[in-house]
Amino acid sequence: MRTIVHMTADSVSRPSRRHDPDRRERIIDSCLDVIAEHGVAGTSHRRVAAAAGVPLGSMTYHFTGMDELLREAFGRFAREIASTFERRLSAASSPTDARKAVVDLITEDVFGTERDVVLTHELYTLAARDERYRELTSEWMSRSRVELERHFDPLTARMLDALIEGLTIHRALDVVAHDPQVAREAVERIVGRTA
Amino acid sequence: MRTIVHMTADSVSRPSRRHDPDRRERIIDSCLDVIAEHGVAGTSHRRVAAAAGVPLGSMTYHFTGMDELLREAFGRFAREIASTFERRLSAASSPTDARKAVVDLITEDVFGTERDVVLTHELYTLAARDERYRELTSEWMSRSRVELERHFDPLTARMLDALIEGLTIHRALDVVAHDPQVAREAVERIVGRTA
Amino acid sequence: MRTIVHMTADSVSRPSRRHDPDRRERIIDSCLDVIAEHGVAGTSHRRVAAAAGVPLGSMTYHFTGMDELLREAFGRFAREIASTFERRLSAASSPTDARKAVVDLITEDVFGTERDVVLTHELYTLAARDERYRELTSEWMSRSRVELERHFDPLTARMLDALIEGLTIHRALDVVAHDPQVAREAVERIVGRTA
Amino acid sequence: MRTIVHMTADSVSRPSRRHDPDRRERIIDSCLDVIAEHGVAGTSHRRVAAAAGVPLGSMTYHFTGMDELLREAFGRFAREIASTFERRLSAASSPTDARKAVVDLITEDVFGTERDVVLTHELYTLAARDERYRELTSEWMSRSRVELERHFDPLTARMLDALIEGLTIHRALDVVAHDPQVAREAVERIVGRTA
DNA sequence: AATGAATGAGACTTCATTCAT
DNA sequence: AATGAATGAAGTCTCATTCAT
Repeated sequence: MRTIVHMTADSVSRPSRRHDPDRRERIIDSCLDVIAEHGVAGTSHRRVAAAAGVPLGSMTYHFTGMDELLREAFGRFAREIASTFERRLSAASSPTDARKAVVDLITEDVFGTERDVVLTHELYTLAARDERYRELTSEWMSRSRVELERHFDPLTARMLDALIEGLTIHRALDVVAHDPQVAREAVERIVGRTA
Repeated sequence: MRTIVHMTADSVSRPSRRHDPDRRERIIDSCLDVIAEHGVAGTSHRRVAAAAGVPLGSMTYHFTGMDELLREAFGRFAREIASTFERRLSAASSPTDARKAVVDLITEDVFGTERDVVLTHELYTLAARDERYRELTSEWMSRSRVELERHFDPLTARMLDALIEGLTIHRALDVVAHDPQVAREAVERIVGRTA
Repeated sequence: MRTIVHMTADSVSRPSRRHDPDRRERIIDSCLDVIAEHGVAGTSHRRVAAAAGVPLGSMTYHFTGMDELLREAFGRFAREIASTFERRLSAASSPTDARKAVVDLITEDVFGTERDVVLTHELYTLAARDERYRELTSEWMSRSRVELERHFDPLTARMLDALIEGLTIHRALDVVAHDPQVAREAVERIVGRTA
Repeated sequence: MRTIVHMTADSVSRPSRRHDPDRRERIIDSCLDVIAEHGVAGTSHRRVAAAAGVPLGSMTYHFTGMDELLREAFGRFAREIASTFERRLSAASSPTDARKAVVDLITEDVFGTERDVVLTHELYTLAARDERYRELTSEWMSRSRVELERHFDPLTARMLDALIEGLTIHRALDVVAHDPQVAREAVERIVGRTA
């Protein structure tokens, strides 16, 4: 039943995939792609396997079940987003830079792509129901706050963190455009005009 | 949750449902229950039918398909939550009352129950991907802002709205407890100490 | 994908099976056939569906799961065998007839066919592990004893019942032939030569 | 049940199994455990490997396939039970002792444990369908009879053997308790009151 | 000699939807 | 108007076995 493609003798004549060391990683990446496109609700072993180019049986060989796969995928996602956040903020070297970085995060790249928006909400939805996913969101938020605290006092950091969350979500879930001026002014008020 | 309608004596024994005008409404309510418990991913005609106590065939009779049902259910949900929000804010008669109302919304009852948290995120997730659901969230946010603008200027209203969103989400998705003092102080800063 | 066999206009042109009232019964019968051929271990929805000529989805529509199907199938089997037993014994009108009937049961038709031997052991195996199946075997044994007690005193009835069991099993599970004389003599000794 | 073999100091940390001469035996033992718990139907290479604490690949290395493993396992089981039988009977030194031994076998320890009951029926079920397993049961029965013939004439031995079989099975598969008096009286009648 | 990785087949089950009544 | 029966598609998962190392 296996399709053998005949080519010159010792070339890659079989589509066999024996020994494929990064397969597990590839599946996780593909899983995020599938979630972004079809939602957790529409994510199935079949679809992920097809996206990753691996046989269906590979899914449950590498992962206990759908749940383990989802958790690993969202774990990776959360860590990646948090890293972007850190990168952006750690580049700031003055209080003024830091403020600007926060505004930019809100108006530009917290959610670099629509993909990130979608994945974030998928994760939040899981976290709202399941404590195990809440560990991921919790750690993510914690990393954001730590980074903010390098530039602001803890109380202010918390407020900024919430503000970033609220403004980006509203930007994403509203059908009307949002004025970047709102973000700038809000940060000013939270941080204090002269801080 | 299952309501048995008792009728004239000799019909009691049959669970027949001739003339059941609220059936459609009951299905929608049950649909929200099912979503809250199993997520959109786990919501099926079968489960909703069972929860509503109606035959499976009733589902596709009253609704074109799953999607119509979901949209009606989330429409109802969004309107209900927005009404709670309005009720809480419209009770405020002074600027001081209004601030306090905002703080209370954050620390107490924006998400009265875990059910509301879950349903909200389920809706956000759909909205992040699908414009039709974005109409629901957009209208919801619009109503919130209109209400806030009865007490605050438009710019401040927008900021407060985002702040409410961000703080409630972080409260819900964090594993550590959140200090209500953060909300109070943040509102102070956004609104201005003497406003 | 549905194969449409074109015939004269209004004849049975579709292999459709809408409205098939005895389907459930047919599945149960086919299930016993499959068990007889492949064992409980080799009995799957697929195989039973194929044997009954119904689509796979029909299996879990008519039965909660494999277990319900197995239990119904073995229930029917046990009742049928018990009826054969009763028929044979109730035909006896004298003590001598009754003895002969018991001997005949052992040497001829307790297990009319190899199919019955196989099915009996499959059932015993389930019963040995699962109380729910033990209810079936228990009732079966009870019916046998009741019938024997129409001809013999209760103690003797019990002994004969066990004797029938032991001799038929050994006949079935031995590779050498069994002499009918053993059964005759054993019944004599249990019942008493002159009873 | 999992035996960890500790070796020289620096190998303790690795669960490696270089030179593990009893592995094959251990697998067979574990196989019986798995059958007792999950039935032949639920016995898989995976489960047996897990129970024996050996890698999955070990299964098909040591055994041609499931069937070879099953046959070896049941062979061992049948021989063990037959040995118990022999031990019990060979201890009898007088006709009276022998009778008592038979009664004891029925009422006490033919099936010392529920495990034995289950395994016996699993084997009988295979034997009913497959001649190769019938060789095992046949030899087992033969050994029993040989042992009985050391105390009783061949015809009586056969009857006793069947009686033991029937009474123990009925005891195991009935939901009501069985009176030991039945066994005693039955043995009396088969052997003869004064023999 | 021994095994971790891999996979295609097939297990059970749930599902949205269709259809005859 | 309403629904019980039915079904093909697809879901997750387990499995025996193969193969490269």
